[in-house]
Amino acid sequence: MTNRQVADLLRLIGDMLEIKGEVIYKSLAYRRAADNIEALGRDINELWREGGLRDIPGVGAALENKLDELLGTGRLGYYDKLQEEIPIGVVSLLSIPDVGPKTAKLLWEELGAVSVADVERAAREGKLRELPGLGVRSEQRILEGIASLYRRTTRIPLGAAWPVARELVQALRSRLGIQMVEPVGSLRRMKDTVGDIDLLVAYEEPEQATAAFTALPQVAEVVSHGPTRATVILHNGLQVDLRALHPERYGALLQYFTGSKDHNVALRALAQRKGLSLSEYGFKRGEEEVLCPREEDVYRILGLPWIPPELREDRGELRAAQQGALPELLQLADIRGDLHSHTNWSDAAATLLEMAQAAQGLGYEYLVISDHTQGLGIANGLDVARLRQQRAEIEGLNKRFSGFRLLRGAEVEIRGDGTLDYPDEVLQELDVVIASVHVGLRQDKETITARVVRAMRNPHVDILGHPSGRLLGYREATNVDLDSVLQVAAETGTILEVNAMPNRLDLDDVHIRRAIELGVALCINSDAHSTGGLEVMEYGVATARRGWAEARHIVNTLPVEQLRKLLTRKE
DNA sequence: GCCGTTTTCGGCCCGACTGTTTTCAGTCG
Repeated sequence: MTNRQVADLLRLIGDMLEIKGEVIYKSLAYRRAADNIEALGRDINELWREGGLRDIPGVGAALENKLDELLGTGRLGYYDKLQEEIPIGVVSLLSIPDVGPKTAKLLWEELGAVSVADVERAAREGKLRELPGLGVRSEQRILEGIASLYRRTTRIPLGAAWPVARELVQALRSRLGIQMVEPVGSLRRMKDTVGDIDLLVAYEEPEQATAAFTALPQVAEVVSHGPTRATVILHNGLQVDLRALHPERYGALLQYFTGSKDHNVALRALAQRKGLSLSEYGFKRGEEEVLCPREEDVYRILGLPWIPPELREDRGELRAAQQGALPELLQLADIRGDLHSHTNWSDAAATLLEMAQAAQGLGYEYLVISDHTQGLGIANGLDVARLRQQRAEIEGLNKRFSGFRLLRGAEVEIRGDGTLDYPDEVLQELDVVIASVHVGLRQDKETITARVVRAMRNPHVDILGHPSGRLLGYREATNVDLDSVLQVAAETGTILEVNAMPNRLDLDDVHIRRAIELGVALCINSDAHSTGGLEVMEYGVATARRGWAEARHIVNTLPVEQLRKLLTRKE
């Protein structure tokens, strides 16, 4: 079993115990252990063989025994017994926003609901409003929650799909001994969510490529399998389509399957004006075929420079390409530091030193430590006394580094009324102040916009964190009026964050582009809650590229001294 | 269920918000 699978099972048990009504700390203990196992950075099986399970924080005698059984036999009697008490379907009800353990139990015991569909049916029949503690509004809210749930299950976050695709690409490259294997479709365009995974292979014998694909160990089920294409379902439930063609047509096929559909339509129209027709097999001029082994060939024949996949949304990229005005897109290597990270001083796993070392390992010149503030009690937010203790430790660490420094920051709560969670004189002590909304997410548009704007007008606030508050596939953005926020950002010089966490990617591509138009400065941050969490930066960079961002638009491409200078400009 | 220079038992997860409440329960971060 992988660390992830073990962690998922422990979380599932945590959920079951909560529904059962066990003391909450038991569930929390399971979840804490799950988090630590996932953040382990090494194979739990190896640790188990070494007898080191107890070294994992949050694993005591009881969990050690259970993990021992689980890793040794692949089964867990305790879990099997729990399943007899709490059907797994009841746990699935927790995926509905606003349905927690109590409501899930109620729905199960009173209505026999063991699936989201059961709940939906009962809600439509008006049965939920009759249950104790629920009313018409709860019934309505649960229905809306289910609707948003259905919207989500159809798409996969980029951050979940990309590692899977990368693994498949590498497996195929090594099995076939070739390089020309690539993810295509919305995945290659780095859209924030993708519908499925599409792969492309150029191979002399396409049928051998599809055969190698369907034989991969990740494949659970072969849905269809022909000489040039195959569709499979992986063990993790994702669907993957593969197309294979002879290398002489690879460029045309790559271009075609990367899309977007709208981009391709525009491209074909351009081809027609030049007396050509363009398809997935290449160009035709009358009966004469023009093959495109490389993707650049497709664009070159149309008189265009190659257009990066992230721009291919028919949002003006063809015109820009014709005018020689394509942006020189930001690259991951341009990023010199990360302006948003958490440590075990608040709700994260790693120490200051571990985070600093991980950041240095990524080649960064600086890392901002921005733990939560006191108002976010659940995250163990820092009060002023602890903030100052942390400051002392950071200053001590900085004496040991060369060519790298930790900057002192905080992710400060924007309270319900737009005031901040630290007084100004404390904010003033910090190198970087990120202001974020975590509570009161349902405020109406006027209230929440005024609240955020008030925070941005504080001269000590450098960055507005995850501006829309969306959680991909789970929670819509808040009602905040992003247009107004962007205007105020331009006016006040507040930097807007592109939060790179795969379930956030917030700002999104569209608002990034708008921000750039308005002259709003941006930064891209991992919001890391573990050392490994720093590595999500690539998704933020990809999202910024989709928003036409160049390095000059992103403040954390600056060397540290220029950055520090920039950060004082509001004060 | 974990953990311990305050404790081997008793803390640990607090506060805002919402809806259903007329004093509170459930959810969320």
